[in-house]
Amino acid sequence: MDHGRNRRNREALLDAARSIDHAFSARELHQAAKKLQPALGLSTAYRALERWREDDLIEDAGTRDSEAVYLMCAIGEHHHHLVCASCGSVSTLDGCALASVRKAAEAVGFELNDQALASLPGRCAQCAAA
Amino acid sequence: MDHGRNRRNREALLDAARSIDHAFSARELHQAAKKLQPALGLSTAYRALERWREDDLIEDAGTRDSEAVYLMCAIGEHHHHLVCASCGSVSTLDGCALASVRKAAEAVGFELNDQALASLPGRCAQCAAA
DNA sequence: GCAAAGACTGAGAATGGTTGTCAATCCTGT
DNA sequence: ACAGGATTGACAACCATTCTCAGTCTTTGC
Repeated sequence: MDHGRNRRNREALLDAARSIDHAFSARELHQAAKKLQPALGLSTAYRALERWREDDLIEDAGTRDSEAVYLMCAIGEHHHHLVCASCGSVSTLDGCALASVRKAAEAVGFELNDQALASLPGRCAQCAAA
Repeated sequence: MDHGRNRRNREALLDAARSIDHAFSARELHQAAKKLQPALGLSTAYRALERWREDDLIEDAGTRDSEAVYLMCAIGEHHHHLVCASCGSVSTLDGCALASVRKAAEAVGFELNDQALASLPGRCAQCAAA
């Protein structure tokens, strides 16, 4: 079984990550998870992100205001996200948008970093207008 | 006219940036330029990068060992680079490899950050083998 | 020429996100 | 209940980058 603080912490972090609908930083995740588990420390949030990254549960979504941001996506198939650098909002692109690039790269023996390119940076319509 | 230390510093930094054939960090640029102008300070290297970035003389090439790296490319036409995360070596892709992505993004009102996507991260053949 | 005004520089301090350390706490198997 | 091991939160340490500032250089007005 798996009771007690550890499990509650892990659940709080997972629930927080899943409930945030935009790209989030370690600090944001920590603050959101703290609402469920007030004693939860920042280190634990960083450690969760580290583990999730190893297990490919989250993807690196670049940086916003000099903070690294991540996003958790439930879709299993290979696809890409458009991440707004201002507000962090996420749009999903169906299918692999980089197939042609990957092909061109392979032609010179270069293997693209899929993890780094899962999220593509830019600016959403709303932030571009403002 | 434009004599004296200022000009010599600027030239040393430009010469250094142009002579480096791979993606370089602020520290690398500083060390290379110091061989031409030993008194040159690290702050000045950072300031040069800042100005070059504003003037689009360099492009952001991601990070390597938790240092931001840049590359200076003389080609005027729009194109992309493949940057090895291990050794920093650069391969050039002719033409715009992201046209289809840009189109898909525009369909949802999202404008891609061209500057950030000018360099695509990955691993070169040599480093992948090692 | 010369001096004052202003821009630039180098050294070092400050910043801040991230990582490391460590004693205390928790969980599991016995 | 207890021992061994893993996890945790608080805090220190790290380090790339930015900020600050007094000293220096460059230019401009005369």
